[in-house]
Amino acid sequence: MPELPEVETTRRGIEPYVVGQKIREIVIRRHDLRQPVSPTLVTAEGQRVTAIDRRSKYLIFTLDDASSLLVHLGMSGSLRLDNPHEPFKKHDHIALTFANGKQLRFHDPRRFGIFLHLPAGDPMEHSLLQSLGPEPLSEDFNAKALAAACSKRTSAIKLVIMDAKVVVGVGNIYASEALFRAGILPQTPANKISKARLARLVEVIRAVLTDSIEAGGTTLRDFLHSDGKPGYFAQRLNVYNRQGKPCRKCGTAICHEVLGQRATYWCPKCQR
DNA sequence: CGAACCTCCTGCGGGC
DNA sequence: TGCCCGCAGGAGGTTC
Repeated sequence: MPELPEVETTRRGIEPYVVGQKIREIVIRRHDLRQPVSPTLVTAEGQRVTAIDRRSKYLIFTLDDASSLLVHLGMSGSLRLDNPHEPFKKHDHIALTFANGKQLRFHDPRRFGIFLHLPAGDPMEHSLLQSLGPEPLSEDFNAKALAAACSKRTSAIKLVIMDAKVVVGVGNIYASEALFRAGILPQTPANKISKARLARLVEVIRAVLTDSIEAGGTTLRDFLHSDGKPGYFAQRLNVYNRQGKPCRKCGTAICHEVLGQRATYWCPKCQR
């Protein structure tokens, strides 16, 4: 599932082939994503992409006419550069063909993704973006901010760090991984954790996301590296999906429980 | 306001 | 081997 590192990996992977390119043709094969694909999307034909930015797990393509494309990969989405002559695969829903002959395809089996064309203006004012919390890798996410968010929350710390109003981009995998690195039990009520431990949590959230971005994300097989090497962060996961397996640090069996309707993993010895 | 739960969808793994 | 069932999960929505 694409989390922030996979979205950033995607952004970096497509940027060199897409920025500066004019969109020659847009094909929409399905409109019924999580939100309907913007009917105006086809009017972006002829526009040049001037930038691709990321905010949370959204990708924002800025176009010549100041309109923009807002893309979310949902649970199962991916963006790949293909040869336009390749036949479409099942679940290839949208294709943008560029002047350089590359074709960007939005592929999303579960259709939890989003593909919108926003009119000219600041995309950050769109309702999906305007109430998002700080980026985890920015200065705005810090011990003070996390402590403030936790002080009035009795719910489990894992749910709090997955709350996009507190910090964006920490999905289910990295929430468990960060709490392992911080030595904090996922079930701990947020308001019971000392500021020092929350400061540590901020640092490990940054570290786990950075490490995963450097490893090329957890799920992405990259179009950029022609060797096809997955570059998997999955091999470095300490607890996620490792129920019953020995902790890489102490050997204790990793525990699993559904918390807030999400699979949660931890080491009962390393985390208190 | 927070907290708990629901919903969208398809692929896949487990059970038989 | 094949079929059925239920689960996974981002994030907005609903209800209390």
